[in-house]
Amino acid sequence: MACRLPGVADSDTSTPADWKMPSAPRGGSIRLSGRLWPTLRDPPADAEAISHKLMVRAGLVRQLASGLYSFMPFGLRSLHRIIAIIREEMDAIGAQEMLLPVMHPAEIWETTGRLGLDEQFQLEDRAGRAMVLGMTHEEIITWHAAREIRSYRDLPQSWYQFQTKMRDEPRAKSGMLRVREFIMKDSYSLDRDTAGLDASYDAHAGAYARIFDRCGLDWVMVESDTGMMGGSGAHEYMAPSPVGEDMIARGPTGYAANIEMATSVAIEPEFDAAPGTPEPFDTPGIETIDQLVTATGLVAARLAKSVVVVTDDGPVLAVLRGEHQLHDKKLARLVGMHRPAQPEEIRGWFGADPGSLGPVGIEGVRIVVDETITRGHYITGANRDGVHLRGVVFGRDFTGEIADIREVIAGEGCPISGEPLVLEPVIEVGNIFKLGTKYSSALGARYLDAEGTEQTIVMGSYGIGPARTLAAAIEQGNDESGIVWPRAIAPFDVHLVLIGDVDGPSGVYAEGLFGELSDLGLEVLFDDRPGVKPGEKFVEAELLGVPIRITVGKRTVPDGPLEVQVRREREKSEVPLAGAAEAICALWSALP
RNA sequence: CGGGGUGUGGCGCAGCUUGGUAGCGCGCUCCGUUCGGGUCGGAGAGGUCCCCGGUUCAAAUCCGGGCACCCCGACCA
Repeated sequence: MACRLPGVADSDTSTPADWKMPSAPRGGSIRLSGRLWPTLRDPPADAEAISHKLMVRAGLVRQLASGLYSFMPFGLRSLHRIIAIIREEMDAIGAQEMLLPVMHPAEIWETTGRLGLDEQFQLEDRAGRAMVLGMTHEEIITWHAAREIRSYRDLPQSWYQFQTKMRDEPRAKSGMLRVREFIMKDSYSLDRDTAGLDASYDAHAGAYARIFDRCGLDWVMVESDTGMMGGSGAHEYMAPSPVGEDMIARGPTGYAANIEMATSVAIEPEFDAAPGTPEPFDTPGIETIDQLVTATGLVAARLAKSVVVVTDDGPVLAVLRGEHQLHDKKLARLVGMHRPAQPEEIRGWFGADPGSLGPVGIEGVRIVVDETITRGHYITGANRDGVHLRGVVFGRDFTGEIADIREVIAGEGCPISGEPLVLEPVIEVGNIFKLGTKYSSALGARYLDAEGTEQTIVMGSYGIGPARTLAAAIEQGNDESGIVWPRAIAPFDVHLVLIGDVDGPSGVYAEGLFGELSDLGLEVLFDDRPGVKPGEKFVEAELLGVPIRITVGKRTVPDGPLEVQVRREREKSEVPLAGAAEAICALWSALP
C-alpha cells in the first residue's frame, strides 16, 4: 500500500530499483472491536516450529486436522498481500491469470502416466467416473494448450493461477510448512522451441527475484535436481531457516546448489608410498568404518566403503571413501531406482557380511566408484568375513564406472572457487523447471511452424507457495515477543492502540488519527476495544507484530507528543501532534 | 510405512503407578477494584476424561482393539 504523502520518497534500500507499490486495495483499515482476532497466551502443545507457534498464537491460522489449516482474518490479510505481490510481478512479465479446476478426470493423468501416485487423492463421482484432486496442473494446462494453440503465431504464452493443490503427504509437519492442502501460484510457459523456453524461464527467474525481495525474504536461488521426470534444468528458491527440510551447499563466491545437485572438491588425505599388491589382514568383528578407523589408526578417507543397492537389473556395488555418504539421487541418475540390499542378499552375491565387502575380485555385479576413489590406495573388505585388504588401487586391483555419487560434506571445496562449502537448511518457497515436451507430447499440444510443419510445444512450469512464503518470513522474522514482519506482507501497516475511553478526548483524537492515516493510504488496525487493559493490548500488538505501533492515551492529548514504536527495534520515539500522520507515513516508508 | 510420544472444559497441564464424588493455572461470565506493559479480590459457567469392547459392586485410572494428533526416520513432480 502506498503512502501517498507528497515529497516522501520510498527510501527502502533492500528492494530493487524497479520496486513498485502495490496498486490494488488490500482491505483497508479496520476497528478491532467486534472483530475476530483469536490470540492465545500459550502455543498449542504439539507445535514445534516457531512459525507454527506464532501463527496460531497470533490468531493467523487454526488447525483443522493434520496438514489442514484454516486462515483466520488477519492471516488471510498477509496471505493476500503476498498473493498481490506475486500477481503484479507475474502480470509484469506478461503472464495471464486463469483458474483451473481442483478436481480432474483421472484419464488425463493416465495419459501422462501420473495416475495413482502415492500422494494423489483419488475419488469417484456418483456415476462411478474416476476423478483425482489436483496435486499440480501440468496436465490440465497442457490439455487446454492442445486445444487453443494452433500456430507459431500463438506462441509464446505464459499462463498462471492461484489454486488449491491437494497432496496426501505421508507426513504433514511443521505447521504451515508441509501441509496436505495449500494454495499454489503455478505458472506454465508455452514456447516454440528451447530458445523460447530459455527466455520464458529467465523472465520467470527475474519475476521470482523481485517477488521474494518485495516479500522481505532472505532467499537464495539454487540449482536443483530435475528428478526422474527428465527436464533440462531447474532451480529452487530457498529461504534459509533451521526448520527447513532441504539442505543447500553454498560457496563464498555465490555458488549455491541443492545438496542433491551439489558437487565438491574432496579433501585429500595423505597417502603412504605406492603400495605393493593387496595384502589381506584379519579384522574380526569389524562391521563399520568407525571400527575400522579405530583398528587401523587411519583416517576414514583412507578406507573405502562398499554399499550394495538393488535395481531392477540386479545388484550394484557402490564404492566410496569412508567419510562420505552415498547420495541416493546421484546414484539413481546412473543406475535408476534402487533400494538398499538386505544382508541375506549380500551374502548370496558376495559370500560375506556387509561389513567385509569390497570390490576386488567381484564379477557379475555392476560396480560404481566415486571419483575420489580413483586417487590413492585404500583398505577395503576382502569379501571374506573378518578380513580386509590393504593397498587396494583402482584400475589395478578392481575397476568400475567412475562418477560423483557422494553427498557433499561441509568444508569440502566449492567446485568453482575451491573455498570451503557451507551446508545450510532451507525452506523451499518456489521452483522453476524446464519441462521440455514431456506433457505436450503426451497430451498432443502441438502447433504449425512457419513452414507448415507440426511441432511440439516446449513447456516450463513455475511454482510458488504463498503460505509457505508467509511461514518462512515468520521463521526469519520473530523475537521473544512475537512476529517481526517485513512491512510488505504484514497484515496491517500501523497498529493504533487507544488507551482509555473511545468517547473521551484521547478517543476522539485517535479516531481522527485513524482517519488521517487511512487517508494517506496506510492500513491501520485501530485497537478501540473498551475494557481491555493497556498491558494486554501492548502484548497482543507485539505478538501480531505490525511494523509500527502508535499509542494514544491521556498523555497524548491535548499537547502530545504521540508515542510511536517500531516493532523491529522495539524502540519508542515521540512525534509532535502537528503533522503526526505524515511523520508516521514517512517512518513507515523507510522500514524494511 | 517403521520407531517414539500424547489424547482430561477454549488453551496449557495434574490426577492413572496403588480403581471409589474430576482438579489446577490461564481464558470466559458477573460484582467490586485498578486504569500506560497480560491489575487485585470475590462469585460463577463450562468436561461424552478420544472411541468401542472387556474385567470389576465400581474404570479417567486395569486389560484388548481401534482412531486422532505430534516428533524422528523413510518418502516428497
